[in-house]
Amino acid sequence: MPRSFLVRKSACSRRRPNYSELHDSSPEFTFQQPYDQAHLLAAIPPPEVLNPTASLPTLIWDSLLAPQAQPVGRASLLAQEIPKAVELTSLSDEDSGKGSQPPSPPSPAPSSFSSTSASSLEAEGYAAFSGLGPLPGLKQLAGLSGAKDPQSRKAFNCKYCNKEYISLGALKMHIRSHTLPCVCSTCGKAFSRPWLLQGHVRTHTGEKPFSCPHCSRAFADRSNLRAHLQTHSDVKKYQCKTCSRTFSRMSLLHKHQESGCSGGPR
DNA sequence: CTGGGGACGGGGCCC
DNA sequence: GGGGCCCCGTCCCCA
Repeated sequence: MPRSFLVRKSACSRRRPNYSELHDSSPEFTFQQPYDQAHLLAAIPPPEVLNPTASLPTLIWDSLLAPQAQPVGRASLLAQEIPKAVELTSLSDEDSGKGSQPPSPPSPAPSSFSSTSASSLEAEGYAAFSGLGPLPGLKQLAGLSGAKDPQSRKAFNCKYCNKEYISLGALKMHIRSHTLPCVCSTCGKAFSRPWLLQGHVRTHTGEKPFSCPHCSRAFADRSNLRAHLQTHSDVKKYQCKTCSRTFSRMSLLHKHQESGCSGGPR
């Protein structure tokens, strides 16, 4: 399940999740209320007209080769992440049983940590373990000691989900998906990266900077515009190998195949 | 059931 | 090395 921290949302919580009680620590990024429009607008590109030719691929992907979504691998991996993240962050806001809230950001790391990147990385997630002992224990959790050994050439392991990364930067980026330092000041929802928060804030402001060059529709999310552009194309991106029918989204193709392709075009 | 939109996440690339 | 951005992809909901 790629949406790492997504648990089925109720219809109500989908629009107005209550994260207000989650954050007792200062997040790295917040958007003030009312929305920091000046900053947002400065960061958001002007209405964009995408290159139609580039956005309307005529090539039909082989449904078997296309998007190596690795749904099984990623899903199973992330399925492992969820309980750990919840456990580590002592999520308490489980009202209504939706459980869709992201884990609470950790409290600020102890100031006594060294300033090396590895140590700060450890510090970043360290506070998730309340009352933990000294750092060495954490090193074991994060597998960082092995990474510093040129001979063993070990990967950097995430202490939350044990996922391996070959570079420290990649691991740090990944850990943000656990600590979720970017918090929406409106609804309290937390995100791993500032631009994800930016996109989320658009759901509050209603801003839709991505316009379809073929119709009047506009979107807050570029990916959604890309998916929309498929609807303007006669030949869709994803093709069923059995019946040659094409679909605008892989998920639709999957549904089609799972529901039992009849073998002939509809 | 199908198609489409909304929201969002992760990895990779570039500066 | 870090941040911004892009691309790809998924899940959920609704018409």
